[in-house]
Amino acid sequence: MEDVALRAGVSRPLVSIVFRDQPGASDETRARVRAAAAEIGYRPDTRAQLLSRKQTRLIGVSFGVGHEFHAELVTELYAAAQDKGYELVLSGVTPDRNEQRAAQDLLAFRCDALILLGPSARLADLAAIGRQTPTVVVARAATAEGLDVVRTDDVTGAELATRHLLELGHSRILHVDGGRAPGAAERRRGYHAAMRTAGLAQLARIIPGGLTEAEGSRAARSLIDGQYRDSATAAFVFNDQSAVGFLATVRASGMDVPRQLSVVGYDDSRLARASWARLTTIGQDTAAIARAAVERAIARITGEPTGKATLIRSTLIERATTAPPNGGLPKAQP
Amino acid sequence: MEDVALRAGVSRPLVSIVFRDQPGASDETRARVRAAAAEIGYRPDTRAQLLSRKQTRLIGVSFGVGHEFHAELVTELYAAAQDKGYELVLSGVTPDRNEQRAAQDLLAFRCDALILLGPSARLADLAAIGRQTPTVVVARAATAEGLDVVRTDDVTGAELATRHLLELGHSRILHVDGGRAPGAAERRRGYHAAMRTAGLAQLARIIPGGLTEAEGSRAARSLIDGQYRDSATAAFVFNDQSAVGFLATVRASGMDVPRQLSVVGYDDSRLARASWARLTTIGQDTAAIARAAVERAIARITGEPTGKATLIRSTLIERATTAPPNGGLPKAQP
DNA sequence: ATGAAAGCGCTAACAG
DNA sequence: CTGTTAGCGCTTTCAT
Repeated sequence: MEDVALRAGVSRPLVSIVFRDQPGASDETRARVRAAAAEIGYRPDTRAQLLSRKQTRLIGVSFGVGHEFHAELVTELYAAAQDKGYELVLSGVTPDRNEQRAAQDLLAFRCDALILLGPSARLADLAAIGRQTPTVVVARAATAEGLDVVRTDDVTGAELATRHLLELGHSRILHVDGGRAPGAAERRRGYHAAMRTAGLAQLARIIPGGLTEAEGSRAARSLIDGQYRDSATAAFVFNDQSAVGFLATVRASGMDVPRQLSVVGYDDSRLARASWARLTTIGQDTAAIARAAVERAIARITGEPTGKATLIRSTLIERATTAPPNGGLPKAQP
Repeated sequence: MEDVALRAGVSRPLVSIVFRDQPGASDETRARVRAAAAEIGYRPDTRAQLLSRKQTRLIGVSFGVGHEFHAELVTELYAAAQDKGYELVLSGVTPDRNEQRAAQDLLAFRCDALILLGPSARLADLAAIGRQTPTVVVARAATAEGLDVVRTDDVTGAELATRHLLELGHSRILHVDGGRAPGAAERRRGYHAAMRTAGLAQLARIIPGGLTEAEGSRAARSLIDGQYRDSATAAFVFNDQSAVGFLATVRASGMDVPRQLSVVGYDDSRLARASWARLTTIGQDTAAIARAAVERAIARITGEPTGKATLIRSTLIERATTAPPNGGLPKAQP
């Protein structure tokens, strides 16, 4: 840095100012400094910057390595953080490296705030982290002092899915549920709410499901063999994975999707997007989640009150597994 | 740190020694120091450690966010680095954050070495990075001074796949290739080599393919409609994605896999593992790749010569899409 | 805009 | 094992 200053004929602090894009230097000077730095290949030392700044302007992010949804969030978090002038430090969770470890590493970097993606640690452990530094928990409900939460609203997501089917003209709509999985209760609630609003409460039927393909497939079997076989014209399935199993079994039985049966999944996972599935599904707005998480984190850094929960609305993604009942036209038959 | 020293009744450097697990303190002292630290909630400040150490003991890793194979490598890299006493710093590549940026961030942290996963930057740019710090390129061929390379051996991988089919008793084995994709030429070579070794060079047939499901599907169509329909009993497909498209189309045409046609993919991706595919495939030994990458990186840090390339052998992963021809027993029919 | 000076929290090299 | 003395490369404050 000294060398750059010398070469550019300025003082050392000035170089610092230029590299931080702070006011206090003329454009002409900035250019000279940058040029001098480029000549000798100078790059600011992050370690020293972090140490000397009182705020690191770092947001630590812990995520599950290989977790697809987390990967999408990380992508959006990078963008959101950059917009706000923050850097991200990533800390991965793997079988050999638990969440506790991941979070400790982040704390040791003295990040200004932490964003924990879908942590599965005990609430008490999360709260302990929240006591040390501003932290926002994403994609998990976690009510505790010191913790902010950003997650999607499963109730309205399920309503959205159900309403989509209603609007297509369906009335005999099943829900293959997620059993005791996180979010399953909320989705059941949303489904019921939508049916009730449509005045179809008495047609609501829930088939026990789960989160796996096998469970979706089993639900399909029970539908095919059971009493609803000919009455149901649409199904809203707990998640994409289960929906794919459901779909495969329904189709194998000779039913045509979507002509005879419409299917909606949940998550907009890669499975849903795949060309062989093209599943209509409910997508979590990862960009909105990421933005909200970064905003909450920064709000906390700036001293705003804690304990807020942000619910992000989901969106319907219409693909090829939903259509009006019997291939008719939507709303063309009142 | 001062406070910890006071509380434990020792000097400040001693605290440093204890926390770095260095020789020079009695077990009794260590315990006292740790206890004192725990009491006041002291955690070493990574920023300061990095700045004051002459070697950061940091390995920077750039990876594609959302890239499944990279995620597996990262998992193994964490383990490998820990074994060697190094920490990892992750830097993700996203649509908004290119490789150059990712690498620069790592350099700014003054990592002792860089590991770049499947970089797609121009060779010149990679070489420029290699000139600044020890760097090893993973999963890409890149010959340049200053760059080490760790990647799998596509030739022997393809041989492995082909030989597996040969050993099952197949002789009319097709290869659906990857066109101009990276590694495609090597895999063709391996396929031909295995056929030649088996004395079946004149039965070798290559069908133009690609890397996508659509291309695999198209290749299947041309097989079904074409002259090989009844003669081929097995196919080795360029990658899993293409193989899944191939598989779907072959099955849709009424052929039974694996009874009438065996199929081998390549990559052992999630697709191959999925319960509905259970694809026999060639797996890259991610753990071995990660270990080799870390070892090369450390070797370079310690001043070993540069420019080495490490080829990792792939392994066959047998699942449900391969069987002896016509459902017969392997080798039972000489 | 400049230059001097203090300090971030630690490691490292040394004499006790 | 202890204590002292230097830095690491930057930011920050202050007076000029």
